[in-house]
Amino acid sequence: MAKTISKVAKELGINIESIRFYERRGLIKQPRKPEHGYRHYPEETINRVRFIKRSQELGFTLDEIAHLMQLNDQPCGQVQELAEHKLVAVKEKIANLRHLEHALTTLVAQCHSNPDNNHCPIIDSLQPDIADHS
Amino acid sequence: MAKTISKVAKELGINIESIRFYERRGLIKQPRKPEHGYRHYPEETINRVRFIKRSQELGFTLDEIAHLMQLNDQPCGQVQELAEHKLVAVKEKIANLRHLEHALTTLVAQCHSNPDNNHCPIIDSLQPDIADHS
DNA sequence: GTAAACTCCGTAGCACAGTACGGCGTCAAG
DNA sequence: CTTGACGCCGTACTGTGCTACGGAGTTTAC
Repeated sequence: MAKTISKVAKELGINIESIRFYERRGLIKQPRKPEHGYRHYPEETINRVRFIKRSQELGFTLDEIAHLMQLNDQPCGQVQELAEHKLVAVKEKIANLRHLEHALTTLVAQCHSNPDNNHCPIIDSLQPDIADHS
Repeated sequence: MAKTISKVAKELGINIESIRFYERRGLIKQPRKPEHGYRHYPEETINRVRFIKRSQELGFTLDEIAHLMQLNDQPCGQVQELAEHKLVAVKEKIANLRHLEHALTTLVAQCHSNPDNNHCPIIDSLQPDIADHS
């Protein structure tokens, strides 16, 4: 049942070194191994790595993830706060990107009907005072 | 009119060293200065830094930003293609972030309506074996 | 005209998240 | 029992984006 490090890495589509890195960071515990031998990973640890990877996709840093994992079986408060913080940041990013999307779309349109063939106003389009993001 | 480096840094709320760093990276050109003297920044350069900072907030790397800024001085034909390329990337970024936003919103909502005050559902949600609602 | 503040430059260091290396130990198939 | 793949460990390096340092030179205010 217990897998070697390369099996785990392959299964999760990550690098062997990343797993060792997480061990060093204390994100997963190094599986005990008979004095001089190979690591053998139980499913539990593999799931922990999955948790890490999933959390990273949600924009959490490794420090935050360590924190999250410590909060297991704790009341919601702190976890919720972290998640809400992330949510606000994500919403802001989306809003900003929408503006850029609009600016780029405009730019492309302008390019189509541009009389001045030697200048494209991308910088102007993205100037904070011009691309009014109320 | 032209400001010294610390004036610019203060105005933009960034570190002096960042400005020098952008110069070294070729993102802004170092203003000519009389042989042995101080930099004096015209508004144009300050706007360029603003552009950099804004673009960074939108998730562009400095390399990408350098690329974006190069578009400004190119004939429209080439700009169009590159801008469209960026537009696709931006749309993708937005889509990814929307996905993330949804996931985080769900998590936070679960927390709000959590009857069990001693255990947070966010943690469970991040466990792949439990959250397999794909 | 001198003292304080500011700026110059090159170089070094930091934080994050890995990734690579290399010499040696272990394991499993034939 | 040997051989070759696999795994061990510590350490070093990568890339991105700054940030800090220190010993100069330059400006400015009094």
